[in-house]
Amino acid sequence: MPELPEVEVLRRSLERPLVGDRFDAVQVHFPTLREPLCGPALRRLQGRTVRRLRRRAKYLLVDTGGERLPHRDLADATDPIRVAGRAGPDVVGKDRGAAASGGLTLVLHLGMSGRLTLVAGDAPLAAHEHVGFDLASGRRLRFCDPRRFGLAFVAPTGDLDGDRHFRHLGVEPLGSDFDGARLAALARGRRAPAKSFLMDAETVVGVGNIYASEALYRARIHPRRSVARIARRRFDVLAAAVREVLRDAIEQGGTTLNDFADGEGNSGYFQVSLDVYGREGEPCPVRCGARIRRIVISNRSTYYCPRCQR
DNA sequence: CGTAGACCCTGCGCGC
DNA sequence: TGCGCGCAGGGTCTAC
Repeated sequence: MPELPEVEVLRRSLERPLVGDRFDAVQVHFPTLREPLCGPALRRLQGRTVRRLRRRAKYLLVDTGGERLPHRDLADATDPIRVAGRAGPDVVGKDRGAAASGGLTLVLHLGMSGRLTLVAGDAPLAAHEHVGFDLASGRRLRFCDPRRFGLAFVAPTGDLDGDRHFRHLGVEPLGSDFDGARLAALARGRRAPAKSFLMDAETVVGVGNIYASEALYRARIHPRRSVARIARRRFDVLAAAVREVLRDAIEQGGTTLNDFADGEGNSGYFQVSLDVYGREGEPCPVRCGARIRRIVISNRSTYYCPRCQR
């Protein structure tokens, strides 16, 4: 279901309703996800207030803080530093205290079929509802995932970059440090097909099976072309195409092929703007009119125009 | 080392 | 109507 645009749309839709609300109770119903849900860890969120929603790659991050006993907790966190006699500049102690006491982040990944929706607190348990987060406002944040490729865990806010799920992630395509030069540098020494290269999360994050095909179509690059044989200037075109297609998709609420919906249940409508994905046999829409072809790369369906894309 | 493929799991639509 | 098959937007692990 979700690539970067869908997760971003979800983040935006949930930010206003969630920030300032508080986790009351966390109900784990079916712990069977890609990694088993850890009830005790998730229940550490209870009593915490949502501060901010962020996104990293295809992960949605719910930052919380403000426990009910902040003074005691802060003291607990900072005392060992003083006792150890290693208290450096004041700011270091404060940062450590904040990371250890205030900052807990709920990390969510929707896998292929995950859905995160805000429902009434007394809404009946849904099929495949793995975990429900009861909120002080009386609502419930419901996480369903039939295929169980998703993920939900809690980590200290300050340590996220070092977490094993994040450590090897590549560059954010919508960030300021993503451009053709960066992409070309990442391609050096590699021979993978352009599509595999784009979908490798250790290279660029957030580009999944739909948007890889779409970006390559816009950049007129054949999905099987080895990145070793892409001219330097074409990486500028490719980087721009990746950014554009992701931005366009976000603007249109993401792609709803089957069941994607934002936090309030709204479908996206970028699927009508897809140029090639899922359009085998249809004419090349914006250029030559040749029939769109479907091939398989690394076990994933790949769509392209055999005439325009080289 | 980088790359290709299998695998994890359930649900859906299709053709027979 | 019912069944088997292929396919589905994710990441990870293994073998080459």
